[in-house]
Amino acid sequence: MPCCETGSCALHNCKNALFSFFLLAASHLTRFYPEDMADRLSSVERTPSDAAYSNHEKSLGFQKRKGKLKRGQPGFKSESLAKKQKENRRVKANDRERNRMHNLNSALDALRSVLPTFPDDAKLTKIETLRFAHNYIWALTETLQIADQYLVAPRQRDMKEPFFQSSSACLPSLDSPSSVCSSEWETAGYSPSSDNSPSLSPNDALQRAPHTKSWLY
DNA sequence: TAGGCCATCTGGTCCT
DNA sequence: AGGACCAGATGGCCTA
Repeated sequence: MPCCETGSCALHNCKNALFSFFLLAASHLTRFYPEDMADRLSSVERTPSDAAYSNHEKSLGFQKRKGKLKRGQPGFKSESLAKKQKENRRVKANDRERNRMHNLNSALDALRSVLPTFPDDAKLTKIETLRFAHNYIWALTETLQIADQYLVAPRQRDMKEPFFQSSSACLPSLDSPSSVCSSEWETAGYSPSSDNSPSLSPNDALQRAPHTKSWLY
């Protein structure tokens, strides 16, 4: 049973909005498919010169290189024309790359705008934004699961510590995404399983090092 | 001044 | 062939 009838409560809305932005940013950042891993890992170990060399081998097909086209032969382009075309392609590619990075930065800005931050915090860096979004999504998911547990078995909950007295006041609202529930994070004491960084739940780390950004990791 | 972060350029690779 | 994506290189700016 969901924590609300329609799935449109503030908690669900906030989580869904963040998740959408995160997917957008992530899709811009990398096309990461598990089946792609082996190829990508093996390519990491190759130096650019190695890659260039293997590509050169491919183009040659281990056969003798064809002779250079000479003036008058079909397909021959004057060197200055070829150079001009190459420069033109490079300028266009640079322009596309710049736009691509601008789009990526826009997606990151959109993601930053839905993450709760302290008012006096400096702008999150790119890596901080991604790590914090990861932790934030994890925390919201945990909160949803806890809320679901209480609503599925309301009679089983400890009446000395009613859920709606202790937690409802701190559910995140759409108007103020920074009003994030903290009680469960503080008591949970565990963190999302993350690659190789010692990932902490935001408030767990916040207790250890207030007024620093260490809670991002 | 060293180190972190960022924007940009560039060449390689993959895909359509 | 051309576009998208990626990673390395480089230089500028900022901060401790």
